[in-house]
Amino acid sequence: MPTSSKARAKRRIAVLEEELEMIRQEKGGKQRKTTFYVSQGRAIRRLVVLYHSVEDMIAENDRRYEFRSSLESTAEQDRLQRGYVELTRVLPWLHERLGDLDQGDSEDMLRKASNLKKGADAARGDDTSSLKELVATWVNQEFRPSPLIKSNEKYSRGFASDICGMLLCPAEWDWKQNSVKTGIRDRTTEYIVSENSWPLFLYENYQVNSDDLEEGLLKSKLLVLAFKAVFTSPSSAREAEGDGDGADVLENNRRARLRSDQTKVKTCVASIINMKKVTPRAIAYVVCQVRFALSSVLSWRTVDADFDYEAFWCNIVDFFEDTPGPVTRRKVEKLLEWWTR
DNA sequence: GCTGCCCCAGCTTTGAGGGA
DNA sequence: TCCCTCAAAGCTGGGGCAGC
Repeated sequence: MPTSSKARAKRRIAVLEEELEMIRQEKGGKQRKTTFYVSQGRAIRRLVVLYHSVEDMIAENDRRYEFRSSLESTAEQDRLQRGYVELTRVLPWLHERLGDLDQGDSEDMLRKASNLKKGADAARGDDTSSLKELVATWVNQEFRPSPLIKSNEKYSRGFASDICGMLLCPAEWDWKQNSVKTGIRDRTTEYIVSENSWPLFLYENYQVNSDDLEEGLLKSKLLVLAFKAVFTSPSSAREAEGDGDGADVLENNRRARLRSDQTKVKTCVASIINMKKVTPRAIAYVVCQVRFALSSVLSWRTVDADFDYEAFWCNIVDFFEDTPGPVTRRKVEKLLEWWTR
């Protein structure tokens, strides 16, 4: 198919811009076979959306722009739009480049979106892999189960394991009761474990106040350790032992930035993806990763028996972002302060 | 030089689609 | 229904980089 000289020139400029970005990244170091868009994409699953695609968010933003006056939207569409806003915060260059697109650029943009997705999924896979081992270690240290959870396999996890079962059990049920334990394991209709219940591993000290299911929610040591492992480094999680809050989660980032114009310093994920504070979507990402690590499911998937991870991720995001009133809003803000303080 | 960490390349697994 | 092909997704070993 013939292409115009203008289109060819544009593509050439795009390629050169990409190469320039690469050179900026490398800063004279030995060349590494990575692309800018794959690298940028690594932040998407961690900070923006765990399951939806970049194209979905762009399409929702376009829809809102086109039908501004007669717009009605579902909760799903609102969540996508908030995702688009978050995406433009994480990848500030994206919105500008989308605005400059014309007909001839769409193929190029699709190729870039594909690379972003590649990076996004690769980062998710890396985190899944490292948390598989780390979560087993932390559970063994914290609860001393017998036999210990094996760090390199998952068959002994999930509801088959007493300790993983307890952590995965919906907080409103008492895992110690045999009827609950066997009901969940046999998947009887009274004990369906779905995304609509908060599992016990989300709670501070793994204890729940049955009169107030939001007390201590999303404050567990396991979550803080996992958050540190993902966004700073596994060793930072080991050093901190999960005490306190998420404060030092971002300390590495600050240190890295402080010296960014001087000597080269070791950077962490939070620094690489320019993460300045703990966000609801980052917490939701870590919650899903920990839930997956505690389960016996071998490879990443959306649905585990009756539990839908995508819906679970949406529930956590909505818990923070779609608050019904000012009182709930204040509660959520306090929780985020606890993470970021 | 050693260690820790990020992240990529390549291999393996999974699943969809089509033909016999 | 079974088998085959192919693409996508997932997993893992190791390269490269930075700190000590």
